[in-house]
Amino acid sequence: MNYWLLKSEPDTFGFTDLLMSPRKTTRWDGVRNYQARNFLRDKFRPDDLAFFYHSSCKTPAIMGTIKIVRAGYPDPTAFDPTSPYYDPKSNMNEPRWFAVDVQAAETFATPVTLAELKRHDALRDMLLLRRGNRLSVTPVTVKQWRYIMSLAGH
DNA sequence: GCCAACGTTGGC
DNA sequence: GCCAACGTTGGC
Repeated sequence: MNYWLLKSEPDTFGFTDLLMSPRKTTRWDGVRNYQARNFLRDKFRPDDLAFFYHSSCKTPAIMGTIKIVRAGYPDPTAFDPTSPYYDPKSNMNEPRWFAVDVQAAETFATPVTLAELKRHDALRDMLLLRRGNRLSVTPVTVKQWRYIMSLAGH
């Protein structure tokens, strides 16, 4: 069982959007970074858990948790010429990009802000906090997971 | 295979 | 809006 952190811009697709989706489930697609792709394709498993993080917004924060409900599969948006994520170099036989399906698990009563995360020495090694990190899909250790859950009141 | 130029990310 | 950091592209 693995733990992850997934970034999304709330202006594009926020945690509330996920909560309002059918069965609180959505396809996590449009990832166009090879390192992130490798995680989605090779490491994501059903029942893995992830933090849902709001980036590029007024108060960057972890809003809650989500559950992986479908392991990595070829990202359909890469095959769709009308999609902003279309990639003509990807095809069905040799898919270049991958998606997973996620379902909202828990909504934090109080989001755990980036500023709060930075305050804790126990989290200093988090990939999210590493200087210049831009990866939208990052692994989280079980220790980090439990620590942040306790910050969220658990 | 190097690396400059470019586009993007994302906190502030 | 700024800008540092990063990934990708493409010429050589």
